[in-house]
Amino acid sequence: MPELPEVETIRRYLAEMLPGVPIERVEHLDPRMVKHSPLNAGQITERLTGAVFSHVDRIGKFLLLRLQSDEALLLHLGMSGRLVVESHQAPLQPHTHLQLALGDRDLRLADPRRFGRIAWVAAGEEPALGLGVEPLSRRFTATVLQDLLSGRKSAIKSALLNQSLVAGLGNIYVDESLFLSRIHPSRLAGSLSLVEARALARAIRRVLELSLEHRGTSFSDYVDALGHPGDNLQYLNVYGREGKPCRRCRTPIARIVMGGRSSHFCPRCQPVAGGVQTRTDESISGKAGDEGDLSHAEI
DNA sequence: ACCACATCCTGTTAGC
DNA sequence: TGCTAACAGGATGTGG
Repeated sequence: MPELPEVETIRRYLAEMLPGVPIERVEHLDPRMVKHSPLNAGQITERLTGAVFSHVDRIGKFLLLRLQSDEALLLHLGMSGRLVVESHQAPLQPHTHLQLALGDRDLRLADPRRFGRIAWVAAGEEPALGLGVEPLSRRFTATVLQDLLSGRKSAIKSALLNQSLVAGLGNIYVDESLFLSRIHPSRLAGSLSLVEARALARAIRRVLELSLEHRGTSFSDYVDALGHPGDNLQYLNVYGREGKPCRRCRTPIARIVMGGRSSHFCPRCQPVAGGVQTRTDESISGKAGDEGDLSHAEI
């Protein structure tokens, strides 16, 4: 499931190769993927044909493929979306919903679950996505985060998944960030102290930057724009590790379902009541191997 | 304004 | 072994 690091990894590649490249033909554009768009599939096809890419932006988990006409194609990969540049001769993946012919190569979007989205952005306009602060930007500070969370009655887990507060986090990185900052996922969002908000803000940055260094987490579907999986899976501390020993304290990782979404956490490192910290990460004798050291440095 | 829940969708897996 | 049902979740829409 592509979250900020995965989408940014794709963006960086596309930003290198797309500028100046013309779209010769729109081979395929599935109308079912066009959602909340001022233009429909046929109109988008018309506008895209012959257009030339200028640059590529990311907003939260959205990609903006800008055109020299100052228009843009907005893409979201949903859960299972793959956006890949490959040979025009390469066999089409099943569930390919967008195929742009760029000379000898194609830009292709395949998305089995069709949770993704294709939309048009008119010239001079910015898409109204209602997204919150970018967690890797300078604006994302402890006080900003605490302000965003203040007064909120929902669980911190739900609040961090809310894209209108912080843009780009998904289930994996929320769980990882809460683990690193030792905050229980069901804690009331508005109840975080400034100290906790600071730890959380740092954890979010760290988790995202670490994943970015590893070109994203390939848990099920994600591949980068060249079709390669990311390497970050092995560095996850809690997501997908239910029942496995916590890398910090060996307590089995727990999983609970909150609002239909699973939350992975360590019951000992992330106590509900927010217990007093009694040990530091430095005190942990790490040893190499699958169940060895913490994947992240100390908070 | 905020929140909880249903909806979309299909490949994979758990369970009978 | 083979089938069915549950499960996974990002964004959006609805009702409270």
